Amino acid sequence: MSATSINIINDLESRGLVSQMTSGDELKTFLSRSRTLYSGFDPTAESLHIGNLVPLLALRRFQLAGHKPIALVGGATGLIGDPSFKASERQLNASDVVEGWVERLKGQVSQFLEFDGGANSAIVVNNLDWVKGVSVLNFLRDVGKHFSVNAMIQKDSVKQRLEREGAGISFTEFSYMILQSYDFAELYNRYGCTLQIGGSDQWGNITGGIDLARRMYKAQVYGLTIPLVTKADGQKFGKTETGTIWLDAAKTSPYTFYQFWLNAADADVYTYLKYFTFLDVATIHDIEVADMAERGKPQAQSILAREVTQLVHGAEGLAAAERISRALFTGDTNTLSREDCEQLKLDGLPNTLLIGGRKNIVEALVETGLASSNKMAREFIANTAVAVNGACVDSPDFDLRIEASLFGKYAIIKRGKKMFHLVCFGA
RNA sequence: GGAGGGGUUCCCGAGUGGCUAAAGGGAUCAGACUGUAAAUCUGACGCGCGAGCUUCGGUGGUUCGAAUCCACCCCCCUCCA
Repeated sequence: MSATSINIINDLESRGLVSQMTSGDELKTFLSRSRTLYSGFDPTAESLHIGNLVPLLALRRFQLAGHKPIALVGGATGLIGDPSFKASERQLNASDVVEGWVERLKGQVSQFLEFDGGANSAIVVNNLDWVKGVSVLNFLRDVGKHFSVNAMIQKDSVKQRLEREGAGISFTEFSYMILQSYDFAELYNRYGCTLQIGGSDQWGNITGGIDLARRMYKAQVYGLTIPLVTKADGQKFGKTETGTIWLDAAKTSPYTFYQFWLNAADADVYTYLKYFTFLDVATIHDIEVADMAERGKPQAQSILAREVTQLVHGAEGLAAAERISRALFTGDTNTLSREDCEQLKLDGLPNTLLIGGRKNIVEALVETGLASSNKMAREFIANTAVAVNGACVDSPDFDLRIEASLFGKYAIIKRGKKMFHLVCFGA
């Protein structure tokens, strides 16, 4: 094993990325040589979202520091459902659906890691591979025997489910901890994996795995958790009016993704730079100092948006996002060329094909999803919140007309200050 | 299996026969102010242009009238066995 270049723990700590870890100083020493670590991602949807990005990027940080990362996709655990800090029991997903999600997630996690075949080349695994063959009796005898229910019910992660009036937990979800623990022990056995990282809600599951590895293999393994991303105003991170911000470009366009970061609050943006980018801490500090000195608009948001969009959607995705943003927010939409309009569509600006040469604005707002009902559409118009091709719509009787479109084909509807939709007239 | 408690509009949560589309809070959206911020203020927040219509786990009753009463069913929780 080769020595690592930098001390990853110190780096993570300086970024505020360490929530808890087992035997801190010992772990730092342990990591002075190249080690194998893992983090798990359960298939609870067809794509990962930005909340998954922090541990994912942490794996990358470890790899850059010379360690070998394993990204585990939970084909087995995804069938069970992690109860950690969840207020209520979750609906089980169909197994064939989860199977499909596993494949999607494998691809997603891979894009953040290096598979160069070198000593610390990354590995992607699926825990279903070792869980599916285990018989219930063997599992209960060989694994379950190492767990004390008394200890399990002490974990904070399930406490509210056990104590809160009106809540409850099924045996299925209660067993989740054991499955995840078994993963850690198994990865130790297979790959010499000695560290598990995850969000701070995973602490209970991680320590469970550490105990199991010791009992089954007399192994000393470690755990480290990363803070969950929060917003300074206490709201839930990663949601917008349109919903979750996904990593999959088909579910959240690079433009929407870019806009999400651009809209980060001042109170959060420097933290996010540390969490979500690879800019070093000193650079981020300099940005903050410069922003403080300027009275106007800070630079941090646009740097953040550029960095993260580039990371997730690549240079092309970033270019597309910036093109749209520039066109919609800095220029007059009427200055757009025909090619620009076509490009907006290709770049992922939400768009709708309109058959026929005329459409009432209220209907159009509903059909494009800019308003949830006719009633809401009328309200937006009454509040002068709707504009078509830059001109405010002042009546619900207004029609989108092909004669008044851009280049005989396009109309850009704006609702509120930030929502845009491209309408394309078609035959 | 027994006893008890509960399921209300996105969430929490009032509401025990008409004055209830249903208090209050949160979230969300729009407008003003701004930096495509924050804070603040204003408005909206089931559907319908409207008269009005459809909602309070489900079904069926009682009643002039039900989220509220009755019956059965489904689901959740607690305790006992």
